Amino acid sequence: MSDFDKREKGIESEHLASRSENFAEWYNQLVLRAELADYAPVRGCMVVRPYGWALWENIRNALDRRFKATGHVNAAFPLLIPKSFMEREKEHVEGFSPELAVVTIGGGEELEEPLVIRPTSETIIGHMYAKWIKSYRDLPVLINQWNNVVRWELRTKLFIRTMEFYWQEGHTAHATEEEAEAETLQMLDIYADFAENEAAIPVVKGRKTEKEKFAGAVRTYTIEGMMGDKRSLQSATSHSLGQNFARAFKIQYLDRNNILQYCWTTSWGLSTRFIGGIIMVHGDEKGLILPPKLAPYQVVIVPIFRDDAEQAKVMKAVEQIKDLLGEFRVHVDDREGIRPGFKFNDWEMRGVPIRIEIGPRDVANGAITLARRDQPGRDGKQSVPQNAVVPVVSKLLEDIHKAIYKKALEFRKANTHQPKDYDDFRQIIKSGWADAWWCGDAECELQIKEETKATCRCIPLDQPGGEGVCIHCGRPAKERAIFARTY
RNA sequence: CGGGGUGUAGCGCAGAUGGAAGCGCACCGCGUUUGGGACGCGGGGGUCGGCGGUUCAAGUCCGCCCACCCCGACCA
Repeated sequence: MSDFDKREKGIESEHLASRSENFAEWYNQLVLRAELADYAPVRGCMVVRPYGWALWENIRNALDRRFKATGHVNAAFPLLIPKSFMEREKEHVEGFSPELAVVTIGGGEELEEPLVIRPTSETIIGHMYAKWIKSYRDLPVLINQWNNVVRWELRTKLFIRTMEFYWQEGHTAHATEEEAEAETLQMLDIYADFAENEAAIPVVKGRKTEKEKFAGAVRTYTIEGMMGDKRSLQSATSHSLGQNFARAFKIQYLDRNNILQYCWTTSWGLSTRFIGGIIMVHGDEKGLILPPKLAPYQVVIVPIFRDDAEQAKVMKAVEQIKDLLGEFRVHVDDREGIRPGFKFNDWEMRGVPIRIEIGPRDVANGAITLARRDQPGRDGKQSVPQNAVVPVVSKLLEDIHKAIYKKALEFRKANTHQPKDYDDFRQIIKSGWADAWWCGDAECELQIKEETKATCRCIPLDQPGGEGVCIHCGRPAKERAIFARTY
């Protein structure tokens, strides 16, 4: 292996692969080295390690709070679903059949009816809703579940697309179409609010095309984010299911006039894929940059000392500072036998927003040295008096959130272009997003994909108005759409 | 499923023509170090992917199988 290859792969080197030169390799190494996840023995499956799971727990809490505040409750539906359930909704079965894992043997006996491991739970929840819902007085039903699902993916990537992944799936049933649509859009807003205000990831809210929508949905809405390599990531989706599943599973209620009606249902989900988004939006050459509100550790303290006497003094100050910062998630790196310089690099790689260094010099000055992750190296360091540490940390976490959000938004703006013609479009799509008038025709979309590898990521809800001509076929177009290469 | 590639220590790899299984990193111990990725000395660790064959002798040669990776196809 050449020296170049070694550098490229980050082998025998304390340095990560280069983000700017080899984004995909940088991503893989970072997930493994930051101990977010590891490969499982089964191809395409991952083990989420404690640091990654802590991040997921914070994501979960931030979302769950929002779900509860809007009247949703949590429940748990089973992992195994009768195979026949998957076959009741025509588009659903066509969409999911190729990626189902099926259990055919149980207790050593061939099963009379095979069971599928849920790829999503519309069917089993539809079945239960049919049992539970009788009257308009039972509506709406607003249930969410935090669980795992399995889809037999052929090409996988840690967090971004794994065969098994963790997510939440909300499933609601309503009396009217308007109410269901309002719910779908409300949840889309919640995802966007979460992405921007918790994860510091700017997103575009939009509608999916017929080709890209969820199998069985009437309409799919999405939030799309631009990753550091300018590709697009579908970061969460919210579906208006119309009466498709209600008809397939007989989810019916008697209305005020004693007339039997089908419900209108929705479903919406956000998965561990979002962690991949956080990595790819904020990370830099030195590693992760975790958004302060979701970071497992918001502050890491690195003690510095040479001998026992210094250690005693320094550790006393460390404990005091840790106590002062009780309202934050603080970790003291007391690993022995590792020098401070190594720890600095290690925690920068792992994306902790704020690092506090406390050594003999700081103790003597009644101060601490504070470094912000979004400004790596010595540039982001400042000395802070011990009695000012709480307000400074509090403000800095907020500042870092704003700074990384702004950086991500500016990056997206700088790499989103409005093509003047199709040649221009083809150039843009190679490295960025194209925002263009589009006719909405499925055949037109397919041709664009074949010619450029780009797909329609969404038709943004926020439209400029007016009309133009389709960037590809030249026919009249009423809406603008985002086209990009995607994960 | 098509095309290509790789299986040797936890990870990354070397082992021409068959002849005592090695290197770097990681790990353990001791010592010196510690404010931006430390060093010395000592040590532990192997079904050489599996099965079969050729041979006095196989990591190395032959056959079959298995697994994984990359590129396509596919990916609500």
